[in-house]
Amino acid sequence: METSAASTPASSSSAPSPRRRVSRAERERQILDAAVTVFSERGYANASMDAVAERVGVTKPVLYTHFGSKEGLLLACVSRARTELLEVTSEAAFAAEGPEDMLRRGTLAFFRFLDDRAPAFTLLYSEASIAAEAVEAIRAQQTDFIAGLLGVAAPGADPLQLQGWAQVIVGACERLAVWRKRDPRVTAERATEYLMDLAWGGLAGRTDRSVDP
Amino acid sequence: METSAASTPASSSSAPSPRRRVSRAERERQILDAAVTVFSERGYANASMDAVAERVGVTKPVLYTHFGSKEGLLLACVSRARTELLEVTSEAAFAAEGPEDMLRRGTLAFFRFLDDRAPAFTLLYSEASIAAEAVEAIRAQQTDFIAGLLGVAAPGADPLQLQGWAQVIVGACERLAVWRKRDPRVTAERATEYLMDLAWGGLAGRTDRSVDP
DNA sequence: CCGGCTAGGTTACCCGTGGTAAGTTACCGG
DNA sequence: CCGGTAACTTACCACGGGTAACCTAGCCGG
Repeated sequence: METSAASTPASSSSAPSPRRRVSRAERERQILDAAVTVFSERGYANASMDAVAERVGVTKPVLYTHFGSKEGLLLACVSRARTELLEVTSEAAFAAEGPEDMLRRGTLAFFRFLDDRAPAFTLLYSEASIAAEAVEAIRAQQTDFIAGLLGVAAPGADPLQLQGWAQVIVGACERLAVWRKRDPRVTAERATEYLMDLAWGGLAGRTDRSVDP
Repeated sequence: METSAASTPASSSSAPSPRRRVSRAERERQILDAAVTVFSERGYANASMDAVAERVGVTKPVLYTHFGSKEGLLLACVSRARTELLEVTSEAAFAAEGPEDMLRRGTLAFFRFLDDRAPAFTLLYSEASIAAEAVEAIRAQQTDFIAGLLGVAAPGADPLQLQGWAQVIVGACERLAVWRKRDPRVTAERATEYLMDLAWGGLAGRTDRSVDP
């Protein structure tokens, strides 16, 4: 185990990496990658800063000069994921034709993004805790974005109502995403359809009217 | 309520509570109450076992004889909330007439339950982390319950689809609940309506068709 | 080529907090 | 009144987050 840290800190050479120095930006990227992996594997609470440092191939104080604290490091991981998420979903939504297509494409892009970034996803939705506020900020970002789109599609609606609908969509997607991890039968496409069934079509037409009094 | 110790460990007398002994069941209840309060106030990670013990009016090892570990104590808190949640929501749903009423009543009961139990709620949805699995079990419980109801209302549907719809509803409710805490304008009734708008009625009829190509 | 300056890095340490072993005492049954 | 036991306390350990003090690779002017 632990043969080589991160990707390959000591590289392939026999020399045990005689203390190479690296630029600040590059080191930060390395640390973030290592942190996402370690935190998602062992869980934030059970992951030690030493473990992250070892994976990068440096010692603990280096992490602190870059990110200040363990929590700070977690927050930086979340922050990076956040930026990427908005990029992916907004790009998908703006390529759509009309509200229904927009909802479908955006949702599908969301599920596919989480497929690509499985470790970061685990970190976000299973081990948030301390970063609760930062994760909440991601949801707020997505909610505002969706509420804005809904506002264009339904100009007459009350702003609060638009926000409420956006909350429903964000919450539903988050839950569907977690569910997918437990049941491989649920593809990104299928999850998207389940969301569309309710959010777009509604249950009203899908229930057996004979049960309804 | 507040029988005695909880908020007043040293009681009222000048004597600093000369080591009173209490039955096992009673002590466990006291500890759970204190834990929910302390964990939700300071956050699980920042709350010390000593703080919980002090609030109860005992010393740390007592907590360990009852719950084994800090995580065990958190899990016990979650477990208690879980039982109560199913009681409340199933009671509401079974009092309903037809699917739509059932969805509405169940949802409303959920939001009102969280109003009653604000600290436990904070604990569940903002500071879970370690208890992620236990919180996930609550969601599974509610999802299964809702999928069962949907199965009765829509007998023709695919079981996986029913589960998917239930995930959408659970996720939407959870998110609406968190949102409500930040915006007092969103009453339990209003949040319920926003869910019904999408989950029952669907967006299809609510968008401006002129935007749709 | 060399001396020195600085940013990147390390060693060695502190202390708060989860967790426990061993001793102490309140209450109950006889 | 007197054991016995379950409830409780004191005193302690160890691990991990966080930091002060020191070190050195590597560039840069002379």
